[in-house]
Amino acid sequence: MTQKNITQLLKENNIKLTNGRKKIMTVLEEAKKPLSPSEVFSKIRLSLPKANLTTVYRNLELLRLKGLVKRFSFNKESYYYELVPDRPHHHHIICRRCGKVEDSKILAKEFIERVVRASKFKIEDHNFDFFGLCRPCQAK
Amino acid sequence: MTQKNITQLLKENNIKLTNGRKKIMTVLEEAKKPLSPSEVFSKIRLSLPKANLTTVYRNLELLRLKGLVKRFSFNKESYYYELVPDRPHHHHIICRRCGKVEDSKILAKEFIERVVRASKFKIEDHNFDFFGLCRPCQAK
DNA sequence: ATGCATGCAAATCCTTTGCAATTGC
DNA sequence: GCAATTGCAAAGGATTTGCATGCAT
Repeated sequence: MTQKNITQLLKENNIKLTNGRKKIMTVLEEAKKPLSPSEVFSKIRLSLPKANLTTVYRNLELLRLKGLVKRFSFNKESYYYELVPDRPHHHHIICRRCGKVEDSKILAKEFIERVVRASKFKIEDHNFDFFGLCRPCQAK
Repeated sequence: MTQKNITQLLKENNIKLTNGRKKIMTVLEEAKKPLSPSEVFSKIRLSLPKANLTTVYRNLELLRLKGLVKRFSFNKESYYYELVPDRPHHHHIICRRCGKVEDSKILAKEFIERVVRASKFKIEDHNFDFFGLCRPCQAK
């Protein structure tokens, strides 16, 4: 996604354009994996030395409510946020040792349909997380 | 599970028998759904007025390391703990409004196998969570 | 110009830690 | 009796809130 697209995306969603917000979007877009608020903060700081962690928290939640990012809860140390646009639905595989995240695009259509049919709940969303060891950590 | 079984389970795992521990196991067994440390604490307090939250935290982690309970991370407000013995593998459906948890025993064997085959990770575990609205909350 | 966004400090919430007192085996 | 467990208070870490200042439109 280009800078222009990010700007446009924010405008379309009636989000006032600030440097911080554009930078948060850029950082999430470049990461291509879910980031915690403090990870976003660290990355932003590199080019925006006066960036503020509180603002990052506030904007990640704003973007989430606007539907531009999705929030995950792999552990309770932190939430993790991932950009929605341009990213087809996928699942995460998390290394239990180093925290690295891999995407899996494999579809669970049939499984999900069975769960939806069998439940009294009106199911709206799901998170499928896999945990294990990434290649480098297998070797250690 | 009976009290006798709980006692035996703790003994088998070389866990020293204390009132608090037996009570935690009983509470988890009766809940039949994942509970947060503070939920466990509240329930224990009813019959053990001098129960202590720190002890609950410590014992839930102990029981987890011994494999008697499993820990989930639905949100980052808290971890949630569920008794393992007598409970076949299942997934959770969580009401996004009231937090109620339903179990789904539907198997995702084929889906999981495909993910495992396609990933470079050595996958050891997974959490599949579904989110939506339970019947009562659909009506509200 | 006006209201929304930000930065900073303080407050809050959950969880962990240190240590002395207590308890199970 | 001795080591493990507990309770309490304090520390820690992530997140939120209040409020004055700054900025986008």
